[in-house]
Parts: sequence; structure tokens; C-alpha cells
Amino acid sequence: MRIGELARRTGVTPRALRYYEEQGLLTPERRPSGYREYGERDVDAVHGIRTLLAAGLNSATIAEILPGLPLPGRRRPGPTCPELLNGLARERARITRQMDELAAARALLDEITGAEAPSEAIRRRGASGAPTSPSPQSSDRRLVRPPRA
Amino acid sequence: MRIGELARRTGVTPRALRYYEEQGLLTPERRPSGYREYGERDVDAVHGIRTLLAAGLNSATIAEILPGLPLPGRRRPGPTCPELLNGLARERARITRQMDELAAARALLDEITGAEAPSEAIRRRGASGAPTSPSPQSSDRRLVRPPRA
DNA sequence: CTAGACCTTCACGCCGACGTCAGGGTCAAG
DNA sequence: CTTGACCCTGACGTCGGCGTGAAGGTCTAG
Repeated sequence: MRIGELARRTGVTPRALRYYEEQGLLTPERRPSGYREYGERDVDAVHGIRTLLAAGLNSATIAEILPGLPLPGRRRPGPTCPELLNGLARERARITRQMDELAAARALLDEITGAEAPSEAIRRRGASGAPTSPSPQSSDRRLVRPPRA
Repeated sequence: MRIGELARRTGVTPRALRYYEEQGLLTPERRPSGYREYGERDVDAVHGIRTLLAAGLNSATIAEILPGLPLPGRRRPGPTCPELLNGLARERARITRQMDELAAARALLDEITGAEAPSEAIRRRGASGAPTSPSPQSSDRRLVRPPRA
């Protein structure tokens, strides 16, 4: 398909798609006329790109991990590069921190609007320090903890 | 206290603190010399500002809701302005969406690195569409739903 | 009195993911 | 052939939360 169709099917502007190519995130074929020709897999790829961009990863980082992205249900190609995995772990940690910050901000908004958290939330905050929210427990539900960076 | 001390106590640069004032987020007193003089409450205010900024609210929005922020444990001054509450509800929704996006991105990273979610996660993803993750349940644990915007 | 730490107000720089022209090809339908 | 929808490659603009000087007052210890 050409860029316009991919744009419609992904909800991303053609400009953005060209930008992704410029950044090495997509590498469409070219027709003799110079027109870009995209495949079906690019639809999934674009969705993945948008997801990661929305999470705050920059295009350079995404470019590194995209080769493992297509994910049409195939086996993991293996532990990829070791230092890459390290970087991914940091990104993951970053995302988790960001989720916690968002949760804190949301709780703050709820406090302002008077809409307290689920039922048991008549608690006061200490003058300063930890928010003392109802079990502020990290948003990371994962069991296996990453190696101490 | 002067700007330097507030900066040290909050971990925010003096430049940022001046910027906050410029944006109407802080309104410190002034000494005859022109030096800014901050109060204790400004420490909490700055923390609140940083929390909200980190959640993606812009300074203009924060400026609107900050009057209700100091939160030294005092009673809610009331439902504030009605259209303001509406805006806050939208911000809250935005934050919740952002949390969901982060969760999706994190799951994607886990998929790439091979680290699947808690135990039961040998599921495949459909060719396209919903991620079919283990109960992707919205990050919003609140009981009372906001009015249908 | 003087050094030096701290403060003041401009005012330009930055970054990243695009938006938005400008100027010009491609291509299928009529 | 012409129209109109689509595509191409530059290349500059944007936006927000500051960073980073520059040029100059303030204040306190010695």
C-alpha cells in the first residue's frame, strides 16, 4: 500500500510516517516512480512505534528495538544484544516510575476536587514527605525483579 | 527563605522557580533589595507543581488549580469553579489514559525481552486489534465514574 | 574596604516529533 | 490532453520548560 492508505489505517499522518522512515523506524520499498510501498506488517509496526513513542521512548531507542517488534506470534529470536537489554531494562524502569508519578498526580487532583480514593481515604497527609496514600504500592506488578542496576 | 534555599530544599533550579513565578504558579514576597522571599508553604507548593508537571499538565492549567493546592490539611474550600472542575476531570482522564498507554508500552517491552507478565502469560496476540493481555483492566481503580463527558 | 557568594533582569538557545508550506512529479479517469 | 487526487523532497516553524550566559546589584565575613 502507499503512504496515504497506511496513514488512514493507522491514524498517523503521512508526514509522521516519512519522519519514521527518516529515523530508521520504517524502511518501505520504493516504486520506480519514487512512491513508498508499505506492507501489511508495517501497520502493526506503526502501532508499536506509536505505543512506544507515547511512553516517552525516543525514535533512536525505538529504532534499536524495532527489529524484534513485528511480533506476528513468532518465537523470540533470543536475548538480542546484551547492552541493548540493559537499555530496555532502564526504559522499563523509567516507564514504571512515570506510572507512579502519574498515579501521584491523579491522587493529587482527586484530593483537590474532593473526590477521595476508594472508600477508605479520610486520611490526612503528613506536613511533608511521603503522601501516605492508600497503599501507594508501585505500579509494577511483575514478580521477577530486574537485576540491581 | 531566598530562592537558593528553596531550590536546595526542593531539588528545583532557581531558574525553574523564577519561571514558575513568571507563569503565576508562585508569588513570593519581595525584599526592598528585590530579592524574592519564599515561605514554608512554597516548599509543598513546588512539590505539587513538579508532580503535576511530571504528569503532563502545563503551567497554565496548574496555575488555575494551584490556589486549592497548599493542602496543609485544611477543608476543601468547596467545588471551586464549575468549568474548572470540568477541566480537571478531563486532565484526570488524560492521566488515566496515559497510564494505560504506559502499561501497554511496558507490556510490549516485556514481550520483546521475553520477560512475560506474571506467570499466566503464554497467550498470543491476535494478528491485529486488541492486545489480549492478561486482564488489561484500566488503571483507574476509582469506584465513582466521572459524568459522561 | 573587599572578596565572593548570592541575587536581579533580560534574552537567546535547545530539543524532539512532527506541522506546514513551496515547488514539482505520477497516474488513472474522463 | 487535462483534471484532480495523490505522491515526492527540502526546509523552516512550533511549543514548553527550562539551560545558559551577560551585565550588573546585595550582603556578609574578614
